[in-house]
This record gives sequence, structure tokens and C-alpha cells, in this order.
Amino acid sequence: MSISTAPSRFNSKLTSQCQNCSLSALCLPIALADEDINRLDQIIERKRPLKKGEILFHQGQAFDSVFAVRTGTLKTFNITASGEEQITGFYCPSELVGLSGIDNNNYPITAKALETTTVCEIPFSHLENLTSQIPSLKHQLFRVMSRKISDDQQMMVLLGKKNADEKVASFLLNLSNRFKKRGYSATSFRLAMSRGEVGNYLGLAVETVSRVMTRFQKNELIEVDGKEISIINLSEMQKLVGIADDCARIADI
Amino acid sequence: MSISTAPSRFNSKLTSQCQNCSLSALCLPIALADEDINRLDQIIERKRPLKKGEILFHQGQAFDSVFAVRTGTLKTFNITASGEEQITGFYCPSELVGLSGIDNNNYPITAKALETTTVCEIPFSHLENLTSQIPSLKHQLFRVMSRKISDDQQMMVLLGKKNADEKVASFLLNLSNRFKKRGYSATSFRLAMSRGEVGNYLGLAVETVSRVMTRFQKNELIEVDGKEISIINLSEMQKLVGIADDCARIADI
DNA sequence: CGCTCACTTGATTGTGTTCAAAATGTGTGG
DNA sequence: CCACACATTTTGAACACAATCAAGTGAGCG
Repeated sequence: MSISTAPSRFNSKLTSQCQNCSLSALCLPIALADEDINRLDQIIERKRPLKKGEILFHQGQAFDSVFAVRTGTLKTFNITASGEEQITGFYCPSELVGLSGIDNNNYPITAKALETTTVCEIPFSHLENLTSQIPSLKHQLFRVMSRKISDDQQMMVLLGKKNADEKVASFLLNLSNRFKKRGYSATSFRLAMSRGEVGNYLGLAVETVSRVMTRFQKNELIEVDGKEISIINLSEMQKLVGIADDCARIADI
Repeated sequence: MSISTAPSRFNSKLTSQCQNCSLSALCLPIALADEDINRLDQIIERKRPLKKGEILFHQGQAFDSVFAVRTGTLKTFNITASGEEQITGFYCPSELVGLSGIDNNNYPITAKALETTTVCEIPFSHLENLTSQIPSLKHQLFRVMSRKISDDQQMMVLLGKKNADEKVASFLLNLSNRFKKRGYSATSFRLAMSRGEVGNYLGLAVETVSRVMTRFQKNELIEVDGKEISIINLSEMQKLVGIADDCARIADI
């Protein structure tokens, strides 16, 4: 469970931090031979932590790397023609950000830290070269990108078809699943993002997010204390987002 | 401009249909040596045409292949828990469908023909093997998937932030761009999908789509004759969706 | 020719937005 | 540590946009 963040080890080329990283099974969920993990490890740069509000990369900036979040949280957003920000995703530890930059060789979105955040920088050209030597790495990369495509499509369903209650419930359950996957509580967690950011992401006004959460609390579905959320009635929440027994991923945003 | 669809050539393993295909520069926009194109060509199966309403693959079905549309149009959709269909995309010639199936080894969506449609089936395991021999093919595949991710994110912006007028205008301009890319008129084209399908895709009711189009026609932005659309005032339409000069892709859904 | 389905148009309703203001929380400098 | 400024969240009231309900029109097809 210990994640090395000591400054002395930034950019360390010592043997396999990846191997010791608690996130290794998730970030690129690779069944790699030790030797291969070492090779992967060598191309990865550990960056100094980003402080809250700091930017990892800018929309339009030349694409070099994808990044794996180690600790903290990022948001990605797009500045629209009218100048407002549209959040396209939140990224928790073990998740990969920047994949949308490959196509045009520049990032189409900005990535910003919501709190103190550390990331592993993975120079994409190195990663791509490495896939020639490690076929299973290539396959995992295809899988990660494919997964992102299906997730985004579920998000489109959410934005296009769901009402405010369903949107907020889906959002909370999605976070819950992501915490659970990393070994944290699925029912009690802290939101790294503001209500405004939640609303922006879900296509709702701040006020609506606040009202929905208050109502959920009144109906004893959740307990809210500022950014701390506890899901009290998980099964009722799941009903709300319309989980079909045979299609659990629908809830997974 | 001639695309061979004669039945006698289905599954033909003769030399390089890909090379002669008018879509070759788009489908996997590859600068491949002739020899490499032949290798790609050999793993591709030309399927018999799908009739309107026929299904290419089902949600939940085991994933084998991605498909390139050669002629016609497909829609992909997701059946939600409540049983309604949410359209996640329309696919025109040269576009690749099925990439979201890689992750879980099954398709998370259904693909259905909107009109008579021919596709090239590309068995993914073969394609993946081929990428080991042709690095530029691998890179193109990463690019295509990356592009899909950015496009979907633009779609999220549309669904989350735009009003009915902007949604419909973005949709029409997006189609316009896609026709243009393939050498067809950017201002005059036929919709393969019904108003209902447009609405479903854009998160709008049928009636709203119809009203917006009627209004656009009254304002002399477009001319509508059933499924035939002509964009009369392209620049005004672009203003409507909020194209920033420095960020043209924003309109590109 | 008659049936069905898709599309259009109108009237009404409702969900979520917007505007406004108060309450709560957070960070900073003295 | 407190006081102050500022941001975030909550709550209330009025409004607006798009959905829904309903009816009518038109096109395609057996």
C-alpha cells in the first residue's frame, strides 16, 4: 500500500518502481514478466507533485506523453468557443490521461490538478516502441483505449438520456466503483471536485447538483458532509440509475 | 471513385482490393508500402451487403473483428436498462466501427444498417498480429482510437452544454465535414437516419428536431426536402455552433 | 386503395436554469 | 489565533426551454 513519493526517487532509474507500485495491476493491467516490467519502468518518469490548480498539459500543447495518476485527482476540460470550460473527465489513481492527444500530436484538452497530485509520465514514443518488444503491452494499450471509448459512450448515454437524479446517482456510483477497485471503501469517500465541477461534468447547474444531493440525503440514500459522501442505501441508488442485472456496466458511467 | 461490390469478389484474395479502394486513404490512413497494403488486404474479408435494418453485431456478442464501412451507413446503439435504445454513433464509408469491443472481448453496443451497407471485416487478432510486422499500421490504429476518444469527448460537450439549435447545427455540420472529407458535397447531402434517430442521438425529442429544422429553413440557413439537406448559409451555421477561428475541431462534433 | 410509419405543427406541462440572497467554508495576513 | 475577504454551497422564487401530449399531414408499400 505504500507509494513512494520521496523526492529523492524522482526520475530514479533504479529497479522497478512499477513492480512495487500498489497500482501496477490497474494502471496498465499487465501480466508482464519481471523483465518486461523493468523495461516499462525504465521509460517512466516520476514527476514532482502538482499542487492544486496546477496544469499538467494544456489544450493545444504538443503531445509527448500519456500520464498515469499515482495519487490525487485530475480533471480534463475543453475550453469551448464561448470561453466556458467543459469538463470531460476526472482521473483517479491508476487511471491514464492524455490518450486523446495521439491522433493530432497535440492534446485536445487541458489537464489540471484538483488537489495535490503525483503522476507518472510515460513518453508515448517510448511506450509505442516498447510495444514492439512486448506484445502483451500492446494489447493492454489497445484494451485501455477501447475501454475509454466504451466508458465515454456510457457517458454519452448519461448526458443524453438521464435526468438530474439519475445523473448524480450515476456519478456517485461510478466514483464508488472506482474507489472500490483500488481497495478503498465503496460507500464512504471524499469528492475531490466542487459541486460546480460535478455540475459542469454532468451537464447540470450547480444549484441542481446541490438540490439533488440534499434530496438524496433527505431520502436517506446518502449522507453528505461537505465533500464527504457516504452511500447509505446502495441498492436503492443502483435502482435509481437503472441497473439491469445482466448489464452491470451501464451504471459504471 | 468506383468501389467494387460485385458479388463475385466477396472474400476474394486477389491482389489488393484495398489499394484500389477509394477509401484507402481514409479508412486506415496509412502510408504503407505496396507490399504492406497487400498484407493488410489479405486479412480483410468482404462481407455480403447488409440490408436496411440488418444487424452487423449485437450488444454482448463476442468480439472478433472491427469493421470498416465501405458503402451505406450504420448506427450503433446501446439498450439501456429501461429498454430504450440510445444511439451512440453513426458510421459513414471509411469509418471504423467496433473498437469498443476490444476491452472486454465483447461488443458493448449493437451495430445496425440504416440502409443497404457493405463493410470490410477486419479480424482483430489478425490486425493486431499484423501491427507487429508493420509499425506504421500500429501507429495508425492508435491514432484512429485516439481520434475516436477526442470525437466522443466533443460529443460529450455537445450533449452537456449545447441547446437544441446548437445540437442540430453541430450535427449537420459534422455530417457535412464527413461528406466533404470523402469528396462529396459539403452543402448538399441526404440523411440516412430518421428524425427520430437524430433526436435520439442528440438527446432531443423528435418534435424538437423537426421544429429546429423548420426554423433553420425559415431563417434560410438550410433547405430541407425530406431527408435531403442543403446548407445555404454555411458561415451562419458555423457561427451558431460557435466556431472559434483557432479551434475549428470544436464544430466537428 | 388503404394501411402504416415518419414527419410536422400546435398547446400544455414540467424539469432544470437563472437570478438573487443568505449561509457556510477556506485561506490569508496581521 | 483572529478578523477579514473571498469562494463555495445552499435555498428560494420566477422563468424558459424542451418534453410530452395530441392531432393532422404526407409518403411509401403491400
